[in-house]
Amino acid sequence: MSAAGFRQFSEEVNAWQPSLLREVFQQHQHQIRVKKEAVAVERLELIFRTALDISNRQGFRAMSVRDLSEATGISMGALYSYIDSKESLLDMILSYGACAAGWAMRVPDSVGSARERLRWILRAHLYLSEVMLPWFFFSYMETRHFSRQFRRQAIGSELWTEHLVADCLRDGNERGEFNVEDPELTAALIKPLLQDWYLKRWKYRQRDIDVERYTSTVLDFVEAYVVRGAVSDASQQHPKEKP
Amino acid sequence: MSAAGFRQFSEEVNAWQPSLLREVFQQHQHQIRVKKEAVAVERLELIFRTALDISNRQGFRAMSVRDLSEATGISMGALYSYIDSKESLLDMILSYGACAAGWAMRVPDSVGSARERLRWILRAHLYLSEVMLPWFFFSYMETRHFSRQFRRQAIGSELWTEHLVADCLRDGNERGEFNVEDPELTAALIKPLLQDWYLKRWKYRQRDIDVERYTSTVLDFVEAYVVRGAVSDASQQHPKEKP
DNA sequence: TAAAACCGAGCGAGCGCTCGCTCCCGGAGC
DNA sequence: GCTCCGGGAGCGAGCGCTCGCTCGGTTTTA
Repeated sequence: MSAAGFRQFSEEVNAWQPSLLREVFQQHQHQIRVKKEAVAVERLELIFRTALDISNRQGFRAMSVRDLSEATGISMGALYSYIDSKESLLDMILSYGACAAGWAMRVPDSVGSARERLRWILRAHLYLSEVMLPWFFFSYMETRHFSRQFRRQAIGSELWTEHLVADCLRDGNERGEFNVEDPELTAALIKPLLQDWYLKRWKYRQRDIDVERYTSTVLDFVEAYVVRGAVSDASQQHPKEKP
Repeated sequence: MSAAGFRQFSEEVNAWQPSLLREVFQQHQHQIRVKKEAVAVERLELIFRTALDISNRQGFRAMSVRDLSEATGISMGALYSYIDSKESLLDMILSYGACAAGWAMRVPDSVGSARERLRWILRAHLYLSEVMLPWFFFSYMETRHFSRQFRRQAIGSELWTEHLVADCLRDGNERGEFNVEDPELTAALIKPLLQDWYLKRWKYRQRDIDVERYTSTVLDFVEAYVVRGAVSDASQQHPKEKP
């Protein structure tokens, strides 16, 4: 997955959507009574999209299954042949997003300098959250209501991204590209900058700021701090100071 | 309100708590059937604290009034002589926090340089959110479920803090202390750094990072970006380069 | 024409809220 | 000093309603 321009990124993700849905269908086949994959995949997409839409306005618990039935145009009975409980709907929605995230965030090890890798990670995260905004918002806002196991999972993936960034910062320190006193804490501070993009979307839309503008501002903001006083803060010209 | 040390800040706020509760009681007297102020204030404090605790785990809508009754030890009937509906409880909780915030965030105009004023604002915000963590968390997470009027209010106060910061950045630009290309967008990026402190508290507690450590790291992070390439980036030694 | 998909009235549980009642306490009457 | 009593505070079973979910019957598909 490249992260060059947002348009290209977006198209690549959308091209993968159908196969993601098929994977979710197969993973949860034991709790779906509908047999035909083609029918199920189409309906699941509608159900997930609608459920995310309602949940993000009212909250998942406040969304009644009747609401979902009316909004999708699928009767109560039919709905319950795609899910076997409201909780399993949550489960499916979460694994749908997790599949997508896991697929899109595979960092290519071809990326050279720490600075470039940091850029790659932050850009991929922001672009992905732009494409799958409803899912990211949902996942952030509903985590605290999950059962223990789902909550563990969500916390795990939160920390996983942070470790990715922290490792990158430590690597940059060693190469002399960065000068970060506490990589863990710095990574923890970078995370909310990524998350604000999907949490306060109304604010940025209101100000006509698009994802590429936001991304480049965040990169400037972060880099101003991490390269401050580094051995070499022009790492792009001298990618390796140490062997 | 000074913002020197957290301990002192915390004590000042706590000393004000009782009079804040009395103000809330008087403001909402028409929907509280209990007459005696002393009784009401004591009970309201218990009710608010418990309601915030349950809501922050389950969500306000998912908190049943029976849950609240059991957790406080106040019977259903008695509870409904302190509130006249679940919605009015929300109303009271919100004005309780708004009173406290409005009181604590009055910026003293004695503060000199833009850099010092920026520090004051960020520090006051972080310290206040530390003292009133449950309220800030609640207010952030529940905003989207509010009725139109409450939501407007919440969005307004979100933007108010941002304007405070943006004004400060513009002022710093004029004085040559800062070099910020887009003060509005930068202020928008600073906000989530303040909010992460009360939104992801578990993360920082787990890593033994206290509010003063967090505050100073955020200040470093922000200042590295805003003073980058300023006319005078050592404004503390030379507070005024321009007349 | 059998299988697959769809339908929606109906179930018990739990919701926000009410109301008829009891408990408790301070001061008036003797 | 004791009795009595009015009203503020507290109580919890029960109301009308909506929730998640089911099931027997109907329509569509291949």
